[in-house]
Amino acid sequence: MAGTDHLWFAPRLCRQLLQLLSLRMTSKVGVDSRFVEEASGGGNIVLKKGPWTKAEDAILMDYVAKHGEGHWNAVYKQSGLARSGKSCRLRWANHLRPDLKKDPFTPEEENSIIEMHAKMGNKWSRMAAELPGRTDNEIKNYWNARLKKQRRAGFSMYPPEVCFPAFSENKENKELGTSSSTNSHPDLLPNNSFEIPSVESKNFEPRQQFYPPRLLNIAASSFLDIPSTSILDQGLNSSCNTRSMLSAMHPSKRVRGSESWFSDQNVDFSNQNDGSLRAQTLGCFSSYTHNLTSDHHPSSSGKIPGSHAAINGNSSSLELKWAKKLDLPSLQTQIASFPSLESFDTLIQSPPNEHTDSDSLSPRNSGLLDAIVYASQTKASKKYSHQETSSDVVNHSCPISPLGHSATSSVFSEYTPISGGSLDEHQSIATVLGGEVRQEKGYFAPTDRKDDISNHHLFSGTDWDCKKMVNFVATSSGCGRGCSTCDAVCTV
DNA sequence: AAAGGTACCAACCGCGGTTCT
DNA sequence: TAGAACCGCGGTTGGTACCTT
Repeated sequence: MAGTDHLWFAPRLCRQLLQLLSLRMTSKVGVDSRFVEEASGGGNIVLKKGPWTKAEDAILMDYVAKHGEGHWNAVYKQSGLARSGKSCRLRWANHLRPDLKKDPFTPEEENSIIEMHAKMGNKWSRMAAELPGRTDNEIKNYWNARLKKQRRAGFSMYPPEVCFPAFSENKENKELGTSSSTNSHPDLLPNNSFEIPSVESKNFEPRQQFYPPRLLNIAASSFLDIPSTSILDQGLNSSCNTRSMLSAMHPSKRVRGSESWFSDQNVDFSNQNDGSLRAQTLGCFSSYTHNLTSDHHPSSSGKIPGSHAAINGNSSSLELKWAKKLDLPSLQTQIASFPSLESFDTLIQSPPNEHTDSDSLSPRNSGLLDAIVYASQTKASKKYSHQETSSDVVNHSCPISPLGHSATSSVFSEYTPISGGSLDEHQSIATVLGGEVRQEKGYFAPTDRKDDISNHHLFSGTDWDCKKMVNFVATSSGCGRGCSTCDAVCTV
């Protein structure tokens, strides 16, 4: 350190230098907003804000070398560096720390971030702890950039390897009567994944927009023991919300404010104070809702205290609280609308629905559903009429997959319980809709979204199996070749 | 070539938790 | 025990470089 020791003799010199700099800057721009006065002890200290100079960096580095990290508020006193302690800490942590990696994220790191985000949410510091040499700010910026990109493209934030296994797992779990929380991806859910108590609803709100069921699988299993003040209240409870559901169902229209899709359709649910009925009407986890309302439902016994706020016919819980930040492309909106945690709770924890009356709640038996579907089709076709004809519609993504969304399949594949609906249910829906089942893009990225809908036929930018699969519906007809990633079967 | 848009990054701000006095 | 100080975290903003039209 002898080479840098010389810097340490000169706090006064540095102070003078900074004062000079300060004078220069203020003389140029008058009262420089980058300098703030902070009352500290005896007098006011002019603390600089804004970009750091090399000289400041050197001062700070030397300070840390001499005094170690911490005591950031003492930096000014010790070194004369006119920066707040906060600023110093930030600068050190994000830029000056010697162990920082300066190069871009490696693919491994990116994958790691995605998985960790799925697991932790916006816990940047925790992610940073898992990625040596990376800072929380760096990860946060990376994620936000990614989020922005994905949003713009209308894709899910999470790739299939993070998302797809959910259903098969859930199926298996269902059959085994086990909770997926116990066996879903131990690598993603170390420590049984119950170490996410701090996931806050406010943080989850935007995130959930991008959570396909695989994530929900993770999330649900992760959140099972989260107090009701967590995401459950704000986001997941709302997944059956009419607004989100319907914006999902019909991508061309984003519902905002008090604007009601139903009112638009002259369907008035204002007096619908029964959450289950509403869910039924929407074909949204109806059987789950049923289960949830039943006394013997295993998960209604309070494993998730407060997480079933929507159960008791409290329609307010179905309000789309998390839509307030929903500034998504319409295609994303459907990704945003995902099953409630109750649903996942049920999905995960409850044995197959044995209630025969589940059929009565199933989407295909809902008369209103047809109206909704019709409206959805109408609206969707309006939007896409310039892009493709209805006969041209191809189910281009895995219908069971959360990532293959259609106005209807996003409801019936993503929201239909595996236990209750499964493939039969899908097939029925597909039948009901004839050839009008539209698949929206999920995570898969067309090479260029500006291209027309023909891009729907191929997923590019990924190497996932589904990209090669053109015609998929949840039916056993066709060639029967199955997607190796999901349960979809080729119909060609 | 210029203007507008976008992506990326650095830094700041507000808040909450912890520690100190 | 209460208030102050400190520290860390997450969200947001602003600046700059690059890209597109």
